[in-house]
Amino acid sequence: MQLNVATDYAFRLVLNLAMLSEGEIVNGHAIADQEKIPPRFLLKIVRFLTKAGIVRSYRGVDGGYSLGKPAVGISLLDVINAMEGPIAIHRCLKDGEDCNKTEGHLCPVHQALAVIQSQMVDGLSKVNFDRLADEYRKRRGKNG
Amino acid sequence: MQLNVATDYAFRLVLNLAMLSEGEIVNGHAIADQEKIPPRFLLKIVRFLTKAGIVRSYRGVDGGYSLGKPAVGISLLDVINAMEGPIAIHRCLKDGEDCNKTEGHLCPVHQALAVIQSQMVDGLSKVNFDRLADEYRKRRGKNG
DNA sequence: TCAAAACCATACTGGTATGGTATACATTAA
DNA sequence: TTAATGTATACCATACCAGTATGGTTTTGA
Repeated sequence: MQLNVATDYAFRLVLNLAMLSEGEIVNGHAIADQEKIPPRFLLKIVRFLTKAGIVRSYRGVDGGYSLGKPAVGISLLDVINAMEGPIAIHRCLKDGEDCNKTEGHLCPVHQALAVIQSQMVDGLSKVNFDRLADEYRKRRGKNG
Repeated sequence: MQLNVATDYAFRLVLNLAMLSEGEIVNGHAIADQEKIPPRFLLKIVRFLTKAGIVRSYRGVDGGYSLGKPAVGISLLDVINAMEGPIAIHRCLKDGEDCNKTEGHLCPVHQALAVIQSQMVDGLSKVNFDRLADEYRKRRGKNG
């Protein structure tokens, strides 16, 4: 019942890119350094994000990464989906999988969980990285 | 980001007990049979529940299990807590653990996740097994 | 008193996911 | 054409999960 470490790294990575000014590019090594992500592991993580269109990569000398679309269009849910696939707090709530309890659709526990899950998904989809970057800037301005 | 199979078994087990009439006791083998839980595994699961006071056990011949307290006082959250410990959708949200991101309390991602987690916990704590048993009875009456 | 029916406690096990590394390759700027 | 980057695939050690095994203890009742 916990998000992966890789997903947390991905959050940091996307937040880092969301703090850049328009057109700016940062290379993987620099991000790994700043965000304390194992450099080789970062390469693996970023591939999920590029595949999902969240991050854009630039190869070659002076290559690196930037966001693949405006930060306001990237939510916590998007990053989780890219890293771990669709959220399912319970096996029975996975797409296309039948409830393992024989009574299937009658099971009240799984229906209650479905409601709670959809609330969570809704909450996650409403937090975007433009807002997060904004908050981060404000806090750093005050405290650090 | 998913509840354990054992936790799901626990849900079924508690729901099963919640359907019993006052004072009734069922033995583990019968529950395992009805709920399709591997019998040996059930013994392991039920220990977490008895330790938490959710289930009461009776040893010896004609022993078995019943709820340890009224079904209305047992929530989905209680069962999850008993089986998996406190919910933490993220490592940084565990009790007593510092945020792994150096900026610690400044991290806006983790603060956003904290809000979402507390909403989920709240939702889970509001679903009790008296209500679930009730819904189950109604549905079975209609359909099965 | 003792056997059988039940639960209790600990340890073990095979499989799979997680977190991370290694190797070889492709692309690009200078 | 070389060095700095990202790409792709495969690999590995460890931990966790789901389940099993073994050897108890408690209780009833013949």
